[in-house]
Amino acid sequence: MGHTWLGLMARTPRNTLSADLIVRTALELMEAKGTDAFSLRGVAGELGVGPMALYTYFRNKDDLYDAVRDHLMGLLPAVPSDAPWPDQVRAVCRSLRLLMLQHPCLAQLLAGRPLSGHETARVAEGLLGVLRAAGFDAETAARTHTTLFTYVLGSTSWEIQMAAERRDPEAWRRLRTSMESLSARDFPSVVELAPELARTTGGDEQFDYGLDLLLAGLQLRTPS
Amino acid sequence: MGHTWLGLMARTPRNTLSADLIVRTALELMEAKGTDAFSLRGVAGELGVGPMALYTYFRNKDDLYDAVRDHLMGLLPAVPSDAPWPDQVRAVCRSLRLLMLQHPCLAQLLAGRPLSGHETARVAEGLLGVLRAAGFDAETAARTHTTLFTYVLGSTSWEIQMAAERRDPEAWRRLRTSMESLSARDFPSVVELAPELARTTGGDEQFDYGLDLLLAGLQLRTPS
DNA sequence: CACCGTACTATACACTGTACGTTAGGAGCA
DNA sequence: TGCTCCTAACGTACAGTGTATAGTACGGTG
Repeated sequence: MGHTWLGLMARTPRNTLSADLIVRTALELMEAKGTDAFSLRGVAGELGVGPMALYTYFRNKDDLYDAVRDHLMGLLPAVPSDAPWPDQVRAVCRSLRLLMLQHPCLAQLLAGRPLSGHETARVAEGLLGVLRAAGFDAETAARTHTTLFTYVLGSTSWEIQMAAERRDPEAWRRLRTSMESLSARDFPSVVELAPELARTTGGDEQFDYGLDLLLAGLQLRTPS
Repeated sequence: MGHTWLGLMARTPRNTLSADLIVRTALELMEAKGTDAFSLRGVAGELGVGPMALYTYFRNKDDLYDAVRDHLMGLLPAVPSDAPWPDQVRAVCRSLRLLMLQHPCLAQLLAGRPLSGHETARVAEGLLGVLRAAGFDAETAARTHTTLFTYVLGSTSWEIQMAAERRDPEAWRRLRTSMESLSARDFPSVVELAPELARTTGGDEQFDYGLDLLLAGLQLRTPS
């Protein structure tokens, strides 16, 4: 039987199954077939195992989601240490965005669940450390962290969502026609700016534009 | 049979069923039981009708989601016309946030689908009009609109999600213990700022903090 | 009245997550 | 070695889901 080790029960796998293997297989399936098409039965089948075998390692589907999310967060690089703090903040935000773009399922994994897990905490630690080192007080650092995080999350999720929509020709066609059916009298600005709106939905420039707005506002509050 | 009227086919309802009634019933169910527990069979049952009856008015579940979203967007007030443009922008963002808080399902309805529908266009028109009137060029207005929208969406969605988590005692307890199990040596800032982080997750002050950062950055780019 | 389009029904299918009870095989001890 | 416990994994089953397909009955129009 498994011995307790540092207070944690190390289960004795009898077969090739393990929590880490399940997480990696789940991640593969999410990236191959999309987060929506992901199912416990799918990953169990991929592992050649009954659906209920997964419940030995995860208490339910959400628990597996959390594990996959934390696994992905572990791929984030460390904060560059030799740079002015605005550049450090920019680097953290950009690398989170990049990770979300490389693993689109991360957007949905981050959206619906609270943050937990060691890797996730490590990321928060990096950003909070930069802000504290820059001299911001506790409350401002926490507020800024939340603001930056929700901006990156919202902005990049939106970008991923729109990119997916653009790939579906049927949905994209319906979106175009519904856009073009708007009367130029009732919606002058929307109709006039339609090309710009389409062009500014996503992309590095759009992301940096918003990030620069936030950082510019933040630098006005730079402590001493 | 129904006659075509202004190019739109007006179907002849035989019973009390109608697209608007379905949307209102769906909205009621979403707010009562949560967006996740919502189902087509649920709203059909509420209306005393078979599940397939809804497919006469909506092509699928997502189509119904879009209709509910646009219905909610129609509740947004018009932009105040007699105010400096930063106050107008603030008002638009705040009223969208308020609507999302009053109707938590709106967060999920906005997150997963592209924007379409007349009421949604009306909201975009309001914000874009303010930005154009303030003198911003087309590209900057579009970029700013996208930035503000994604900030409001991400920030308020996060707030709603965390508030829901806090109401579930089981999930909340697990979150607390996972937070407290973090070593103060590995995560000094997270542990030190834990109370601030908990306090700054949501609330008007947190929202306004980020919004003010954005607006401060934007005012640095005010045209002439 | 006859007819036809259509609002709605009934049935069915392929799925989902997961609760419950069972089986089989490794580990520890007599 | 043989006994016992623990537990990883299995099998079955259930209550749901969205929706494809075929059928039914009713209202407006000829």
